[in-house]
Amino acid sequence: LATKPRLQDVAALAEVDASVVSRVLSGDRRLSIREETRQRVLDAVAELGYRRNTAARALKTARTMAIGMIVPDFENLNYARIVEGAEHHALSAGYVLLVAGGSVTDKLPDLHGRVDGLLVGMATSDTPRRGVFEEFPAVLVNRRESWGMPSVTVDDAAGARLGCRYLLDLGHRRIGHIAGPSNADVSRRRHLGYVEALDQAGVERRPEWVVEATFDEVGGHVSALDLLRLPADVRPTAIFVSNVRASLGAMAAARQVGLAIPKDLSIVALHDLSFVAYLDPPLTTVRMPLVELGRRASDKLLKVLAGRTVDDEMILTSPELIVRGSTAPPAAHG
Amino acid sequence: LATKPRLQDVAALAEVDASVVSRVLSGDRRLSIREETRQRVLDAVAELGYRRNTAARALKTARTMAIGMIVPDFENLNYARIVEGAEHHALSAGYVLLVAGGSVTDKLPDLHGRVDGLLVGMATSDTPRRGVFEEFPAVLVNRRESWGMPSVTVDDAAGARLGCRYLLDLGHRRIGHIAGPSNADVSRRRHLGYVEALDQAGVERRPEWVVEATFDEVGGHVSALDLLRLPADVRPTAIFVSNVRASLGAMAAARQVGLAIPKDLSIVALHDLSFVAYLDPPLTTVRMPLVELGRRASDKLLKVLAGRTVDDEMILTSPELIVRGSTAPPAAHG
DNA sequence: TTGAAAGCGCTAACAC
DNA sequence: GTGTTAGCGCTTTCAA
Repeated sequence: LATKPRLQDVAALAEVDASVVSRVLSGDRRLSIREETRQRVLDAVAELGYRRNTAARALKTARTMAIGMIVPDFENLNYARIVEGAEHHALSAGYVLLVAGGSVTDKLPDLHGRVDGLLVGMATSDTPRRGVFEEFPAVLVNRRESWGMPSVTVDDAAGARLGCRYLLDLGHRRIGHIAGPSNADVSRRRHLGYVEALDQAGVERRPEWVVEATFDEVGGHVSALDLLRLPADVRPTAIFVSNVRASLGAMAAARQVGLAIPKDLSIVALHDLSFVAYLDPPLTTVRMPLVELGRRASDKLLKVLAGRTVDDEMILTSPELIVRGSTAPPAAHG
Repeated sequence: LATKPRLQDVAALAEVDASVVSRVLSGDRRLSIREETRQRVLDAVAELGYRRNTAARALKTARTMAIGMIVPDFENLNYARIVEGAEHHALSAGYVLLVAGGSVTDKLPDLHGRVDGLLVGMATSDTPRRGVFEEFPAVLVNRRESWGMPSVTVDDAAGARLGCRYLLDLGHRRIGHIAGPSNADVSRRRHLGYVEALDQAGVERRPEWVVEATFDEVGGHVSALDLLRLPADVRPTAIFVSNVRASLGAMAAARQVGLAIPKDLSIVALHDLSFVAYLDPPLTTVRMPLVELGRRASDKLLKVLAGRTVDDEMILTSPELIVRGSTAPPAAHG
């Protein structure tokens, strides 16, 4: 097979100038081109199987028409849905979404000249390496910080309130909270939702009912033990857990100290993953609008690239309570 | 701040020709450059914070120095480790790894001119859209097909043998297998390992002990029910499950029919994920060398890009049995 | 050991 | 409505 066709080849076949082909391919209908010519060009493109050279275009226009998304941890399933939303939106706007691993704090793969901007998901403990965000237009996803970068977040407080209110409605009056790391703003918002729900219901809060944990099974396990080893008369009858992985640890802790879920202890987790329906017991969760989070983040980044100024945004779509088997009214003697 | 520095600017500052700067930056030590000149150039680069323009380089050299990886499903945690290995290898070879979602069968995001080649992970049921692989040098990851594309796989049969032998060693004589979809070659290899282990031990096999399932919780659940509803005297006392998600379904099925794990039923799953240690009971698994799979796949792709011919490869690193709580000797009456 | 020069393939003024 | 032209920023012969 011959060499890859260039714009020039298409032009020759269609018997027009290369610039005409370029104009046709740009799709800009304001550029006046005779319909017959347009068709001839399109036919030539099809016949040759021509595709524009990305590098040449990028060099000329100084834009790549790609955006990048930094995912610090491919094991975090929540990113799957965020990426889904972002990718879909980017695609429909004519951009391609490229996902790169690696941490923003350290050796981020070099995306210079490969993407026009960055969607930044960060591990909670990260503080970005200086300079990373001066080099790219960027939007922070699911985190809000004062780094002068616009952000998109979901309504964590509403999610937490929803979960806690359900526990209150079930009759629980001693509700614990396994919070995320305190250096993550999502953790603070979830904690706030917990506080609001309990206060609005006029239900007692105690400092020892709130424990901090990493967002993983180990963290949930250790922190839950702290809660469950409290004397029986002050021990929480329900726990609102900051995420699913920590919930797995909490459930293990309950088994370890001989408490049955949901009879002796109810658990609600923030974020929903499909497999939790198959746990024993199936986990009650609050599902957050993560696909939309990705969509909005992509939208915001494209606005930034278009030179528009944008603000921080919180997605108002309501979290959704998914009741499964890990929740029940408190035991009668409670 | 001024405009972005170009090669020309560096050259001017270092008082050399642009071509000299290019040669210095290429890092090719065979190019003889006076050490003093080299240093002057490097200093100028540092002072200006110069970075080569990727698009211009790509246009000139016709290579992007990036490779892409297609991940059909970001929810499949096994890809996390494969990507980890591939990314690390690519980086150390001077390439960047870009991950793209989307299915190979349908509208793959357009990576033309963005990557030099593709690492292809595919959903098991996929048959790639015609043309996808004629357009890119590609390596198939964790799957081997006769599409004229080199592949890298792990030793699924060995993994299955390892898991099944452990069950045999525990004394099980009625061992079932929840196999993956039969259109996936990994499923066939795992099934083969199961067959080999049982045959080598001289243990009976029955057709009804092997059921096919999708690689998810639903599939595992449905198929396990088929197994567990066999009459008690022919019902398997142990099941080797083709993957972790299906195992969750199988565990739910056991609870549903009132069988205790591991007392009445042992379960071993292929592939290991960190959270399974927190299930009830913790799941016994066979851990496969997925990081190395990614590493080798990247290595193979770079060889292809370098014009070398490559073969299909199976990674020989031994799978690793991780014994947890889902396995025990069969009940005495077994 | 260094410099000069010729493009890579495309787009966007500008001219006609 | 279409053609002409001048680069985008870099690498790589080739010549000195």
